[in-house]
Amino acid sequence: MKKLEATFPVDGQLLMVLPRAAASLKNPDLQLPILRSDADGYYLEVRVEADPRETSELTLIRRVPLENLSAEEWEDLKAEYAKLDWSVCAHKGISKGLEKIQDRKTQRLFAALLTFLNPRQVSIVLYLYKLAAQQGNGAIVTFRSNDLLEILGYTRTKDGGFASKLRSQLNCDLVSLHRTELVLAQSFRKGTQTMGAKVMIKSVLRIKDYEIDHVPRDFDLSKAADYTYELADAYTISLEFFDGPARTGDSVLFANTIDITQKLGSNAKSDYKTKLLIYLASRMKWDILQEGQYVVISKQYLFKNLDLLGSNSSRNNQIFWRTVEELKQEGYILGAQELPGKNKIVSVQFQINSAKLKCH
DNA sequence: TGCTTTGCCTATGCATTCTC
DNA sequence: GAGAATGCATAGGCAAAGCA
Repeated sequence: MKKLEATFPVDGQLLMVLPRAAASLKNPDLQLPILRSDADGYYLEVRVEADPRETSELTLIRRVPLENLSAEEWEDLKAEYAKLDWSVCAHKGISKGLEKIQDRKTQRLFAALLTFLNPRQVSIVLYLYKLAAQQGNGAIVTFRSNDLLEILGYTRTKDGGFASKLRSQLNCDLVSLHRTELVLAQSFRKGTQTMGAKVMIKSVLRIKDYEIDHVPRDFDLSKAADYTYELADAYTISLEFFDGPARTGDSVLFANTIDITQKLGSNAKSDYKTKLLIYLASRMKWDILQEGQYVVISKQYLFKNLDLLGSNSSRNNQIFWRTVEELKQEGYILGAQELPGKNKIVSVQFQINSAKLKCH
């Protein structure tokens, strides 16, 4: 008998697209970022190509609309873009690849697009869904910045605040989640059911309002994200993927005990635990659970979606099983084992603990 | 003999502290 | 607040060692 835990719902459609939307530069399905102009304006975008052998590997574009750009600025941006060597970004790191760009706004713009929905941002999104359930205002969520930084496990400075770098990072994350649009180029299918409209353009969240404590400061959200180290003290956002008033129940329930603390001294992209948790939740929406608790995923797709794309397969395996163990420790999965398949294609069968992770 | 694992080593990318 | 310096955990390439 499984005991019921307190849970909160995360939108099912969002979870279905999340691993795809988060594809990194190393992901073989990711095309190089391009600058594109059309009748509606200018965009910086990357395209993630579908993998025809697996329905969950859908086509998707993530893009940042470039607002209020003069023709001259557009030309400057194109010139900066031409100087970029993407292989440096892929092999030596994004910050290394972008260090030649002088303009901070351009640098942050490219970095935001390339690191979009990294595990830290995903953790923030999960936390906001948890708050949405607590606050009961539908998709609208209000929170204080310092509370969020605390929940993320960062240490406070002597005066009780947080370092400017961290504050800046949080504002950049929030603005990135706000202005990066996801374009689903086609409807996607779950079983025989067609999900979503023909073309859907949505951000993960939209910032509706923000507050500055005490002294009225001149705070500009975009300027802060593009140039400075500022962060507003409180935000009101709306979750754009939200199982609306009709409550169709298209969601996955996550345990309230979810841990989103960031590991000290480690970097966000090596947070495999969050990546695996989200990928499992995503595949629970795409596939039908066998016997109500098993999900079977080929190792190839697991490794791709965990960004385990290094050339040392033994090392990749090591990291993968270590991560499985972490999720087991936290109780999201009860077990996992390899299943040999046809033509050397190995799959892993996960036994999901429905007390902590459950399709609704 | 060919594949996998392990050790060594360097680089990356964060958080934190320090300085202005 | 801004930015440089520092420290830490980890990734990941390379090659030797282990294994069937």
